[in-house]
Amino acid sequence: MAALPFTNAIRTLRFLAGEMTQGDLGDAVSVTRQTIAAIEQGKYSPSLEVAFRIAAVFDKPLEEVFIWNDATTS
Amino acid sequence: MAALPFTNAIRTLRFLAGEMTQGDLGDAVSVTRQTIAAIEQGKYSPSLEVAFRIAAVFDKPLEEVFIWNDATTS
DNA sequence: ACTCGATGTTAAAAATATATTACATAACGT
DNA sequence: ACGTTATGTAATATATTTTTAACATCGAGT
Repeated sequence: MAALPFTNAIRTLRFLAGEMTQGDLGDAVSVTRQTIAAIEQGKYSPSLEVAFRIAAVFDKPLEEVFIWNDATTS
Repeated sequence: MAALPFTNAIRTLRFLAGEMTQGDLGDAVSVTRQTIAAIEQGKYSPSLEVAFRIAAVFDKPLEEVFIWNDATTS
């Protein structure tokens, strides 16, 4: 289990992108809506490739979509 | 198979970090040296968490360690 | 010539991410 | 009240990542 050391802004970005649907994002990224839902809810760490593709859809740098927060990081 | 849509600068960063070893990097990141070797050679897409931890070791933004290059990205 | 450390590589197992299918609910428009 | 759409969620299957263990090579030192 262990909570992930990062959060994400997917929900917000979907909203800002005209209330884009989980399903639509999934299509754009080529994963299922369930995968988007799980990632959005922080249920697991996606592959770097999927993370990059999600960021690309929103035309944002990856680190604006996935926000690292670890104790050891200043 | 299918080549990954990103490259990485791990080898260079290890060199710049005083010729840090794959094994040492693995220890710092809590994965095995084989995993570092495979990621470094672009054999697969690591988990976003491992990617973040690697970047954190070098104190670099993730996107300076893993460089996205997809046709659809401007 | 020998050892040692770093790296390459591979096979098999374990762990984790993702797909598929299915059912549930809540919000919305008609 | 009804149908539709978005979302939550769960079980099982498949794919991918990561570990473990092992063996090979190469370069630097002694």
